[in-house]
Amino acid sequence: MARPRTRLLDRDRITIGALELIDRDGDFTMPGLARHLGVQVSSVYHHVPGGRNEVIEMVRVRVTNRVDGSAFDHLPWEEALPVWGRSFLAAFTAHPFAIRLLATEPVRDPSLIAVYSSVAAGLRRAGFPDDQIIAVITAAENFFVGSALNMTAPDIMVTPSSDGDADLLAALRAAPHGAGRAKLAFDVGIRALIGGFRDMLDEHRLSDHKPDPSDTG
Amino acid sequence: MARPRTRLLDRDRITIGALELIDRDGDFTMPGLARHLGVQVSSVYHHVPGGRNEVIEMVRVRVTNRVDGSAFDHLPWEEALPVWGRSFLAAFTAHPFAIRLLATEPVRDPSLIAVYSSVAAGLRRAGFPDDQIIAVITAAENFFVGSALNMTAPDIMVTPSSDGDADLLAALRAAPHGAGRAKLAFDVGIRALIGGFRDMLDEHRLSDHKPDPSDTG
DNA sequence: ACCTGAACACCGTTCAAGT
DNA sequence: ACCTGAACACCGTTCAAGT
Repeated sequence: MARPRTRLLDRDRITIGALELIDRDGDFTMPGLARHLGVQVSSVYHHVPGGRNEVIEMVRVRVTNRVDGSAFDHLPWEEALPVWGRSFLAAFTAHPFAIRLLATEPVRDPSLIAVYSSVAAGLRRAGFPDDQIIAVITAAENFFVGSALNMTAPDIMVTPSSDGDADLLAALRAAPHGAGRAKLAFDVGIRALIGGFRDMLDEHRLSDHKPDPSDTG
Repeated sequence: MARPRTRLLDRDRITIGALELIDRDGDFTMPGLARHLGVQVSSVYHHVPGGRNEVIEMVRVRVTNRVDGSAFDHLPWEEALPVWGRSFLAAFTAHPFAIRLLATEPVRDPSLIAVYSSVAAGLRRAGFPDDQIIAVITAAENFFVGSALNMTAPDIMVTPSSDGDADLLAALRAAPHGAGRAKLAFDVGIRALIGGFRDMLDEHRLSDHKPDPSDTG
C-alpha cells in the first residue's frame, strides 16, 4: 500500500479539500486536511513541499481565479468597473470564511495579471493618465477587499449609552439590516468611486493633452 | 515567589508586550509572550481568561483607539473625511504587521462608537439621507481597511509575458514605486469617494426635502 | 514517484499547588 | 488574588522505509 497503483493525491485535490474544510470550519489544519483526504500528512507534503503556507496560496489562487476583468474589453469603464467589483465580491462570498485567511496576503498569480491588463487597457483607452492608472486600480481593489471582509462582519450594535449617539442611532435605525447592509455599502461605495474617477478624468481631459473634439480651445 | 509583593502583570502590560512581539515578528505565541514578559504562560491566562483570542482583541482595541473621528465635530464633512481616513491609516502604519492579525475581525469597542457617532452626526448635519449614512460610513471604512492591508503589500511585478500586457506595463512604469505607491492609491481613492459622495448629496438635496435656501422652487 | 509510520519541537490551554 | 510548574492534546514539519 506504500505506492498505490492509482494516484491518491494531487495538488488539485489538496486545494479542493482545503477549501472544503475552510468552508465548513472557517480554517484547516494539515492533519485535518490529510484525514479529510484519507491519506497521511506526509503524503500531502510530498505534493506540497511548502506546507501549509503553500496550501493557503493554492486556495488563494483558486478562489481569486474567478475574478474577471474582461468587462473592460468590451464595455465603457464606468460599466466595467462594477462588473469587475461584483465578480471580486462574488468570488469571496462563494467562500465566506476564506477571505479572512486569504486577504492578508496579496495574490501573486499570472491569472490575475490578465485581469490587471484588461483593467489597465480599459482605463488607458478612456483617457486616464498613465501615472494614475495603477493608483485607480489599487484604490478600487482596496475597496473590494475591505468590502469582502465586511460581508462576513455582523451588524454594528450600539446601546444608546451616551447622548451623543442620537445621530448614530437614527442612522442605524434607518439603515437596512442583515444581508442588505453590506450590499448597500458596496453599491454606495462603487457609485461614489465611479463618480469621483469620472471627475478626475474630466479634469485631466480639460487641463491636458487629449482635448475633447468639441473643445474650441 | 508564587505571589510577588509587586504585581508582575496586568492586562495593559500583556497588551503592550503582545504588540511589541507583533511589531518585531509579525505574530506572537502565548509562550513567547510569557517569555517576553518574564512570567509563566499560566500567569498570562490568569489575567486573560479568553487566552490568545482575547489578547488579540485587546491589541485590536489598543491600536484602533488611535482612530479619530472628531474632525467631523468642527470641520465640513469633505475635510473631515480624509482626516478620519488618515488617522485610520496612521493607526495601522504605526504597527504595519498588526493589520494582518486584526483586520479579519471587526472591532467591537465602545471607543469606536464615539468615532461612528461623530461621523454620523457630521454626515447628518451635511444633509446625507438617514438611510444612507451607515452605508457611506461602511464604504469609507472598507476602503480604509483595504488600504491599510495594501500598505504592507509589495509592489506588483509583471514580467511582460503576453502582448496584452503592454498597457499594464506602461501604467506600472509611470506609477510611483515603494512607499509612494500605496499613498497615491489612498489619495486617489479618498478624493474619488469624496467627489462621489458629494454628487450623491447634491442629488438628494435637489430631489428632496431640504431645499437650498437660494432655490426659487 | 508516491505513500506510510513514527518522530520532534512547539503551541494553546488547564489545573493543582504555593504564598 | 497572583504566580509557578507540570501536564495534555494537538499542530506543522521531517525523514527513513516501503513499493
